[in-house]
Amino acid sequence: MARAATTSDAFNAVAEECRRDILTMLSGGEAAVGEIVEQLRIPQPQVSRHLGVLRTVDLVRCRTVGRRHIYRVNAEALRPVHDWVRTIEAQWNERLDRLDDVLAELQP
Amino acid sequence: MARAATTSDAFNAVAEECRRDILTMLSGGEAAVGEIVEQLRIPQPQVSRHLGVLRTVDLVRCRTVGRRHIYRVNAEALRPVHDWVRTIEAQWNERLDRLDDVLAELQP
DNA sequence: TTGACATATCTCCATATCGCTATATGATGT
DNA sequence: ACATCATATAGCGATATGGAGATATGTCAA
Repeated sequence: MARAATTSDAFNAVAEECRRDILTMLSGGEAAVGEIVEQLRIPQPQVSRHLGVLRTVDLVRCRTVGRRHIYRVNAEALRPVHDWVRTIEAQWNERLDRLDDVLAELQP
Repeated sequence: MARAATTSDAFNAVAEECRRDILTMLSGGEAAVGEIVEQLRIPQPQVSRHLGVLRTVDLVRCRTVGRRHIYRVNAEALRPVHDWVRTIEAQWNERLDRLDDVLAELQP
């Protein structure tokens, strides 16, 4: 087998820098494809495909106005990432705290 | 070009579920390779390779005791992920942040 | 030294990916 | 109907990947 599909979850979708840039931009407010193309200087077909990946994992949603497709972030879909990172950091800090305690006890 | 290397940054390293599982386990305390193999039921060569990737992006560090290699998490290396996610969510709305605060106060 | 244990490395293969370019779909206004 | 604008999709090539298994490196113990 190869690497997991970029569309398999938020972790994989977000591993690509272009897609993070798109999400970062969209987090400031919704935008049409052409605006993303212009601001991020990424060729239009690639923007569309990146948006397709992000749509598949529900990180962005789309609304059509005339011939323009307006995309917006759905940050709820980042929750698994958020939660996992938090779990790791929580455990890690806890161990550091315990280490602090140990060190404190060694200091009379 | 293909996808960015798994070793290029924490985002890519963490995109793989096996590696997240390893980090989650290690966040509970350091462990030798054999313990990871046994607990996660992943063949030893693959654990070693996953650990190699995590080492490359500094998400884990290693200490050798006799013939055992003891790995531990370096959660600092998760900071870019943490910060980026928070940036997105902060812009999205403050609901999650406030929820975090509430949860943090409930967790003494 | 020999043998057992612990971990790392190497090879093979199937596959999904990204960037690129050309083209298809779809909506608008005349 | 037509030309135009806005977005999506298809085909291609190069490449790194993860799983599997065999093997190499390295360490201890008798």
